[in-house]
Amino acid sequence: MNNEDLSLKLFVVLTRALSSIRKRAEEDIKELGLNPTEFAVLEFIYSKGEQSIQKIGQKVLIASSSITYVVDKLEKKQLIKRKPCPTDRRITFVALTDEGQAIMDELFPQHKESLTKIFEGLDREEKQVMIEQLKKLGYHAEKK
Amino acid sequence: MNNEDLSLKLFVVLTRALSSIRKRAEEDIKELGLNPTEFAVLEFIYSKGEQSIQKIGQKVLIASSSITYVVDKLEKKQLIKRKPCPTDRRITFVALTDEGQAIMDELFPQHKESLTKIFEGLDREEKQVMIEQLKKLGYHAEKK
DNA sequence: TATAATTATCTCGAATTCGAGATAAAAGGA
DNA sequence: TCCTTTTATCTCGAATTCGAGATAATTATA
Repeated sequence: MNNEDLSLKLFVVLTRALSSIRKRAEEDIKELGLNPTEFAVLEFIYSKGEQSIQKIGQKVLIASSSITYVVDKLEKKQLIKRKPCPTDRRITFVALTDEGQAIMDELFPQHKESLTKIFEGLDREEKQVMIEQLKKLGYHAEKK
Repeated sequence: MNNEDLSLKLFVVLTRALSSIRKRAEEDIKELGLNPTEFAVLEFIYSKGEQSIQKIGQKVLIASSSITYVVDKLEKKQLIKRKPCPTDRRITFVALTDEGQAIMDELFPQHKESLTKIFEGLDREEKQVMIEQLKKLGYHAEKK
């Protein structure tokens, strides 16, 4: 196979593998009535503490208008609450409620365990190599 | 880093890398007024010849109702045409029009070249190893 | 200080995807 | 053959995401 076809193939395989992995990884999340984006937002706040809406958007890689939507939904579900920033009135922080905290205490370890099972086909070293290569790729694709 | 955190990290890196790669790979496609799904459908027919709507759905990994939508759009753009199957009236084939063929003759080599550039950070062997590992992962995630 | 530029969030409408269910045709079984 | 099941496509409404632009607050500049 020539180099171009190899790259095309890698792209296809990458796309398909991630699609399968996602499907599997999101099962627990869906059961709790959350979608992947909602979970990603909760996960970010869970690990980093309360965050501005803007930082959430950067981390979760969605447009600002979409975060507003997701945060609205999580707020309706009472898993998070908005908190105005006292020093800059443009900024809104988002924090977990007690219920949000409780759900993540339950869900996050499950999520890690699911991923561990999904990736058990690779040993530690293979994972580390793949992480490095993917980082390199991502960086390369990012900077142009 | 323990094994669970390593798996979590691999998942995050995989997600981010593919996101960056996609963004880059889809630039040419967007310029022509196509979205990634539309391109994927065209690419499939381009390489495999006319196909039933059902097979397109399997290949492109979207729900049947979504294919109907995409095929409608491509038909409106006159890039494909529907052709009823003569022997089974439930089935509809989809074929490229002359214009669709012309667009893909232009776009497909560009697409391969873009991907080649994106992946140039890895050498042939690294690509081959990654393909194998991703296949293994995808297969593992798929079968449960 | 007044004005301009930037930043953070939100509103709105459009595009895309899905799932449930409808419809029509084909295949299988009594 | 008649009835049931399966298959292929489509319709419809809901969910999610985006981009453009609005609003309000802050910061930078003349």
